[in-house]
Amino acid sequence: MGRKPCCEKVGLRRGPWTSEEDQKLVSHITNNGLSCWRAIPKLAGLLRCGKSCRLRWTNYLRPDLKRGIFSEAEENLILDLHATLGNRWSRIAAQLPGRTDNEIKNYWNTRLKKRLRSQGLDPNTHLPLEDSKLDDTEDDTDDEGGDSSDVTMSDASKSEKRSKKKSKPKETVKVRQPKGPKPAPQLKMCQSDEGPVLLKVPKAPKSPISVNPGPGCNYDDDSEHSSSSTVTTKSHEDHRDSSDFIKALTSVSSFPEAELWSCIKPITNSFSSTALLSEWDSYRAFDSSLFPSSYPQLNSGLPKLEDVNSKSSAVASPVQGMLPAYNPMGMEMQTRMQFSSQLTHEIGQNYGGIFQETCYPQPDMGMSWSMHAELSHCGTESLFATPNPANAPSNFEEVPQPSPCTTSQELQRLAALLDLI
DNA sequence: AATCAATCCAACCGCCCTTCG
DNA sequence: GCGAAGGGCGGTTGGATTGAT
Repeated sequence: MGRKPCCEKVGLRRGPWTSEEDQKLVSHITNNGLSCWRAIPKLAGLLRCGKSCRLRWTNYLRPDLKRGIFSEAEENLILDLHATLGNRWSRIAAQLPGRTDNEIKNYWNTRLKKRLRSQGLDPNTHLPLEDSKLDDTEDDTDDEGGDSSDVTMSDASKSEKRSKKKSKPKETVKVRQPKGPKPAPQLKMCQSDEGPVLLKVPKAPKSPISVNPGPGCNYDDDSEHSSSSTVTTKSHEDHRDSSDFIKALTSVSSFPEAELWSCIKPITNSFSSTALLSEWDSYRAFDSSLFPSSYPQLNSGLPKLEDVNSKSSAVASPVQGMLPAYNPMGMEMQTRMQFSSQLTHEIGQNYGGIFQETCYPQPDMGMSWSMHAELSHCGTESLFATPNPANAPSNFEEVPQPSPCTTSQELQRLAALLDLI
């Protein structure tokens, strides 16, 4: 109310950011860290207001952003959280590592609201819609709450837009199949000789999220998967040791073996070699089935996905209310979590801000899937491009920890706690 | 091929809360 | 205690993209 704008707007750029602007901002923040947002544009040589810089950074340039299509598990988590938290997007986002409140909000408005309506549920209350409302599945009803929304939408363009929509007879409108979000360029911070640079992360051959990899899923009739994992291996009761784990990892990445050793060795020492090898086999089984093109040279020696699935299904989840976790070969769940967490944390810290722990409970898929998906999605080759510990961005200390909430009751409990604070 | 409508999502707006002098 | 500044947050906009006709 009568407050001065956050900055002098005269002469400042607005609208979409250019890649040069992105570079300047990223490079400044990488070198100097986050300080006063108002000062940043000047220091970074940008003709933007501080607020615009902050938004650009938090919603788009931050190295820990996940981007890409929301998984079904994420969708469900958003729905659960929204049921208890309402439109508190930032709180919801806090439970979804790598996602921003803006992203979730957009996703909610464009997809999830409709999904709820199509299920006959009120997006606000998550309760069944009354019959009268049920008939009206049009999007225009998103003014639910009724009369209030128009108060803020005073401008003519909006109502014009709306009347345009309404003027079209319902029957003639063909609903476009929702597609995945626009594949925004995935930018990650890397170090070059000249300093930090923004690199486009190569797209994964296929989004892992479009496939349900959970233990409950059935791959048997899925030719897409079976085609790539036709090679059977004997199981791994054999004489391999943890060095095989390292070799296997090295074989599909540009990660130098020596570097890998120094990074991972301390962790591997704490785990049995059988556990490590099982872990690695399970990665390969899933990854090769989803991204066969990434594994042309590895078709011999891959474990069978069916084997992995059959064994994983027997493992009970350690979290009440969750489905059995994907936990191939019976590695004890806590051990597995500990291993994954340590491994990704270690790599992230030593090798730049690309590899990150995004492991969190996923009711449909078990604990560790998302971490694996992240690995695949970034493209293994790009993960270890700059193995220079000295260049690791300082902000990579913020490795997200597994979220503590999974079930509806837990979510409600969390919401209640948040409200108390 | 051109046009129109639907959809997506980055960016913006403005209010609110917190911090600090 | 007060006011200003900074930052966070939820709601909204509008250009770009996509699909249908």
